[in-house]
Amino acid sequence: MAKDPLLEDLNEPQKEAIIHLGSPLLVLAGAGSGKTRVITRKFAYLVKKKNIPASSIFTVTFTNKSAEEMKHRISELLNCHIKNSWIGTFHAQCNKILRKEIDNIGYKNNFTIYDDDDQGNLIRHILKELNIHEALFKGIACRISILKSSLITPEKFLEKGDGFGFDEKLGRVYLRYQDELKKCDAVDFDDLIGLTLRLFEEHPKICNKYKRNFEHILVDEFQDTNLAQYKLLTKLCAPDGNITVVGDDDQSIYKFRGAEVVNIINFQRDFPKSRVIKLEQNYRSTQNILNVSGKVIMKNPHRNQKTLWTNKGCGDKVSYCLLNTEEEEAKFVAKMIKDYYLKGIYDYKDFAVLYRINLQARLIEDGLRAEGIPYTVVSGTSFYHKKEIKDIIAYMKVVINPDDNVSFRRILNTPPRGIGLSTISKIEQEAKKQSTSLYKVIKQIPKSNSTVLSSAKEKLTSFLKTIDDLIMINNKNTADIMKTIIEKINYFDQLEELRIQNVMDLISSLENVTLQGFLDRTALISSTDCQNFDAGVSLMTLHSAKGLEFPAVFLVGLEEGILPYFKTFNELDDLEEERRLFYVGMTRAKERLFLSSVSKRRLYSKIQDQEPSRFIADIPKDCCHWVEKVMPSQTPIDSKNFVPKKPTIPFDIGCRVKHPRWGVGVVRECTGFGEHAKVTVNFPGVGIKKLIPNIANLKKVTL
DNA sequence: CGAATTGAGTTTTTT
DNA sequence: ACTCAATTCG
Repeated sequence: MAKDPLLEDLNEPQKEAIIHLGSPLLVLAGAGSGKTRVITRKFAYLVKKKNIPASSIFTVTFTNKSAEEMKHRISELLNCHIKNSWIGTFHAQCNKILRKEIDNIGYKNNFTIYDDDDQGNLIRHILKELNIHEALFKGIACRISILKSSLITPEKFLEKGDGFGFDEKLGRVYLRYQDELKKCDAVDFDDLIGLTLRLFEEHPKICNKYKRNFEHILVDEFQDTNLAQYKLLTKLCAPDGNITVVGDDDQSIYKFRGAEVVNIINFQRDFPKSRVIKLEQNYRSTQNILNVSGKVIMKNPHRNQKTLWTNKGCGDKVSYCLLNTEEEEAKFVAKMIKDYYLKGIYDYKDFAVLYRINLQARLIEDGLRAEGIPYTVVSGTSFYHKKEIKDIIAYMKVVINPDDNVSFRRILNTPPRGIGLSTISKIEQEAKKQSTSLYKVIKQIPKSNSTVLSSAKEKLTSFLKTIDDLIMINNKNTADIMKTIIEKINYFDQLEELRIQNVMDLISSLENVTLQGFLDRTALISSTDCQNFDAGVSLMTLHSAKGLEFPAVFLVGLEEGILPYFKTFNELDDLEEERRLFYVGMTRAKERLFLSSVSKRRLYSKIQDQEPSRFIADIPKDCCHWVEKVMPSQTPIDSKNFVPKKPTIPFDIGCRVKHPRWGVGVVRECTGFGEHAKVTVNFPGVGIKKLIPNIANLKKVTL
């Protein structure tokens, strides 16, 4: 045991976590304390020393990428390729189970996965039908997702329903939405988890099959699991079973997606025999970086106390820089990077620039380009979100599942083939009447006395023939199917060169995958997954940076309104999450950390005065190199008329306001702040109005 | 039916 | 500022 290579260069608590067996285990692992390492080593240890087959270990990672990395590392440790492994995200694992078993709960095994784009389209379609203001679709999609991940069905929600206003509508949409999904044999991300859970609950035999197979469960990033995912774990593992969860409450940054830090507390309740191990030695960062980030996170009231330490030296001081404009900030970042590069201290790939929101990337890009520095943006809109790609994918989805109405709607008149609005709406109506899919309605048209014009009938039949032909050839390999689709619909005929190139790239990425496998992969993949971090400076959001590390890190735009983001000002919980986001960003740095804010920023096409983030005040200055020297600016601030704007939202969402003309209404949404603030208010009987509070003379109504 | 124009909404974070 | 959808016109 003493000289086991699997337990080499590990500290005591890490070793304990790895060899612990026979009861549940909760590992509270601070940032950079080697938690992923614990999981990979434990996996290898179980296989090598305890003779557990790799296929009997259920391992959950947060992203597909970390799953791939983990497989790779485990293969190295075991010196052989692991096959049939269950290493993946919750969503990927559930998909794997459902593809085999979902027919037991009344779906077809060739079900379609709807990504949030598809989900949005469906919800908008429903809103249109129910005559609900369509712009609300985002908020509704978000609420539905949270309801689902908290295991509240539409029925339950309606039952509980305080049945007024927004919630009543939400309930109706939710019910319809679930209904439509079922009709289309489609599932959304939350269904992947929820339906697996339902499968296990309604079919204990199937559940037991999996439960028996999984001798051990390993969960990474446990702090970001939601209720449904947690419940799933309890289904797969006995209360005294072999489950190891690893997490850090300070790094929980997905509450908006339904993640429940409470799961860490619940774990100790639901697995009463569990042992807790803390990992507090940090292997990543210098002492100065730990001091600064530690002081900041300490201000959060609700957290497990832990103190990270390192035996690395103090290192360079953390630097904070207040600049005039965002252009200066970008220039500053680029200059610093170039400087370190030219001195030979770092390579370009050693740097990361992190920001709160994607649109900050543009400026930084400009700055880096001006200095000729290579970079890659871990982009918000990925390759798979491009129209031309989504179009082709929609065709492939219909080939596999013609009842998928969302994809069907998308391709019906794409590329334009003379099927117009009036025709489409007749088909829609008919489909609704018969409660069936668009595809099936069109199929009946030749036989039925449908009111569709005869010219349109011809076009529809010819379209249907195209689709049916494609369905017939479905046994060819995936690239061939795609080529045939493109040919049959003359897709390239009027497509720009660049878009054609994108589709060609897609085709060449298709070797050795089944059509179903390809569609699953594209649905579940994320932007970080296919990113190569060796191609220069990495630019990404704080969320994407989770789990990564870089020798030198820039955190930009540390201003009120950006971090913390202004939509989070109202909720105290959200503010804590913003702080954690800041913490996650800082703890990505191994050796050098640069923080910056600016005092003027162009936001929403208006120039705004910015104040430094409130979190900056919590930084101990003795670990810092503090620069507020503010370079001379072309547009000096007029100090007499300079009044810092308090970035506050005039009204809370949900509060009641009185308007002189429309009476009392409920606030739906607030955007912007200061004099640019706008509120959306729903006045019963009048409708939804967008107002500028200063002008509209709104008064808060207190009940 | 389709092209062109207007207009409105959107810019948090993501499996 | 920019994109995408609805509306209007030919």
